[in-house]
Amino acid sequence: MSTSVSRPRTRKSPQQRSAEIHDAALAIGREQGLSALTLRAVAARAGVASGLVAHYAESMDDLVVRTFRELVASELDEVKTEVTTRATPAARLAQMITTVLDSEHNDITLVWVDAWSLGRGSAALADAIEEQMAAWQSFIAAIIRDGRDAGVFTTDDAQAVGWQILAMIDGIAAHALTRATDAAPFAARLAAACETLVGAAPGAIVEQLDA
Amino acid sequence: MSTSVSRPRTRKSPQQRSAEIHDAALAIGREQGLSALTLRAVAARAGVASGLVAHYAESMDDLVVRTFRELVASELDEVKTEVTTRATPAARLAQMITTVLDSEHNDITLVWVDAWSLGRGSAALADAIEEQMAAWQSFIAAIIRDGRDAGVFTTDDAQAVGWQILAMIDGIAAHALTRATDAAPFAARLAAACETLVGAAPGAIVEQLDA
DNA sequence: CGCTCTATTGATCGCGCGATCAATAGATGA
DNA sequence: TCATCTATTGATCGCGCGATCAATAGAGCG
Repeated sequence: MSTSVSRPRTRKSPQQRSAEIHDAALAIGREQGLSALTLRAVAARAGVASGLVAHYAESMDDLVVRTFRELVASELDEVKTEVTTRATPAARLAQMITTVLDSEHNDITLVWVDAWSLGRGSAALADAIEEQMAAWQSFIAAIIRDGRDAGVFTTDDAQAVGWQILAMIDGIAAHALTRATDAAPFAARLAAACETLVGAAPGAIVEQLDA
Repeated sequence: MSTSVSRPRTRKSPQQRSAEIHDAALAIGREQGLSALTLRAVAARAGVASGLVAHYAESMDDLVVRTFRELVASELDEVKTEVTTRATPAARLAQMITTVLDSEHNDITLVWVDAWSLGRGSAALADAIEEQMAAWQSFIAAIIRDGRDAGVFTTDDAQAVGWQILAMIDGIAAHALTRATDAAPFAARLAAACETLVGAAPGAIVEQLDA
């Protein structure tokens, strides 16, 4: 039979091959969610035999966890970069809201939604989820504390308000993903709700939204 | 070999057997989420051969969708019953918040989270999700319209605010499930945020929380 | 009592999954 | 040029999934 010639082998350094497989996993995770991260799918994406993926990954569970961590942590980094361009705590919250509710963030929301579901079957993934959620929470809480120190926010529980705002953001993002709608129209109302939660003057955050 | 005697057959009316299988699916869905709803798991729970489940269900996809619809719709019914005991729109919103953030609602949140993830691979499930989300949204929006008609709420977009409040609730519930924490402490702040969104006087909803 | 009808069983198929491993090919250095 | 080393392949295993179906057992009727 003339079917399926053997794939020509390309020998690369372990570091480079490992990086390629890593990148393939990132691409699949971002485009199709964590539930699409299978041994064979990653192998196909990297243009490599399935055994090679297994060789470079400790286990698929481990690869999923690493991919989740990297996707989510790098998104938080991007948001931080975006946010620190703004001068005041109110403007930083406004910037965070618009950035995170942008339609380009649907893909990362898909990662989160899959993680919430898969995390119930993987202790390692559950740990990574808690860790990354905590990173987001402390980022938000730090902005709130800045605002309180500057006298523009009055809440006395930045920690709890941070968790609450994060939960609201995640809910809105999950809805936008599920209903295939744009989350941006929710930004103004979310900003108003945040003003209430952090104890800012009405309009303090809303007015910073499109600046 | 003396292993595994054949299961004694119990012959029941198609309606009764169908109901038993249906109930087994509901129980598994509620306890372990939609992702645990497999042909064999439902059969084991119902104490029945796997083939019988396949015989009474059009397909597993269909059984998952039906189970999702029933679990979620009956929860909405319960919440409605609970909420209509309260006289004013503000009290009804407060009641909805406390009911839905109760720790007993973690199981239904698990159903939702699995649905969001699985819905991306099943058009039928995606339809059911949209439909049930819309049912929740119109329930909330109706309360908001009542409040506006009564002159206690001032928002001019009950539809959008309904979606927004629902999204916030779902986010908080998903966080509580994922982080294995109690959602109840979020109730007061969520109520305050809702006052802002619907345009109620400060405290109007918060003060109704534990009444 | 015996016959018919049908609810029920469990073996079976094909598939995709993660994981394993003997065989192999290509780069590298002597 | 040739031997060595190791990165890479793809077949293979065991598992659980949804689905299918011939065989069967039990209830109910004449």
